[in-house]
Amino acid sequence: MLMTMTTNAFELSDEARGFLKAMASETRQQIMELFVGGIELTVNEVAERMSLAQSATSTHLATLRDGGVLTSRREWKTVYYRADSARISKALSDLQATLNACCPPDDAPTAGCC
Amino acid sequence: MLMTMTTNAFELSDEARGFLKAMASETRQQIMELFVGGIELTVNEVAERMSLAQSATSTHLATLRDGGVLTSRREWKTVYYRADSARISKALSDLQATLNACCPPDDAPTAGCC
DNA sequence: TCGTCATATCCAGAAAACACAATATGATAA
DNA sequence: TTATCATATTGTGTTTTCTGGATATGACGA
Repeated sequence: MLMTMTTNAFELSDEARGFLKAMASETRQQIMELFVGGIELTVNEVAERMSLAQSATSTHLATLRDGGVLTSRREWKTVYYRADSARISKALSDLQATLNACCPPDDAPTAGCC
Repeated sequence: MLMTMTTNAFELSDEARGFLKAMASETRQQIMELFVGGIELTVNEVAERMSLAQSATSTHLATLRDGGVLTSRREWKTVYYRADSARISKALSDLQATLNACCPPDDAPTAGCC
């Protein structure tokens, strides 16, 4: 019987790492605040609301998309970005699972981890 | 009746921001891997295992402590660091709560957020 | 084909993060 | 007081990230 092997050490999933990297920047955190309610925004809309250059905005949005925080949809000339709820949830539960398994809250039972 | 007021916009808690900032660095992610199982480590132990200078290590550990990921205890000359489970949990649930409230998974009901 | 619109990419310069060596701090023992 | 040990801080050079201007791409309309 073959099992998917995880290393014996605490190790973050790629989703979690990508999420952390994407959300590390304060600017990108603020950008995420614009996507409240699952609304869609174009690059130019984000640029305007953030008072950021179009190029910088495009880069940040791409970083957030690469990190699994945003997803995009192209319609004619314009690209609509929105929060990628599913991948966000995945990254967060990965983070929580890893950290809870290896550095459990005082009352939680220590899993057979590591 | 006075209620604790939150801004009407999606906004990360300070705990969540600190956590994200602290965990953004790949080096610091690796450092966290050393604290598996709630063990305590000194600055020099971390420096040696990470092949990092003592000064750099001290700075990283301070960053992690400031971000609420580690906590420290001084005993005589040496400082022992360990994962701060409680604050990690707090940061993660804040993150999850905020993101789930504002960018809920497709099937989840939209909370009266924002 | 040509012009435009929205976005992406390229290219500097500016700002921030990182790492190491050296020095400072703070507590203890001699 | 002086010496020592573990850690913190400072200084400096290096690397990475951020930003805006300019340019490229790609899709449409005239």
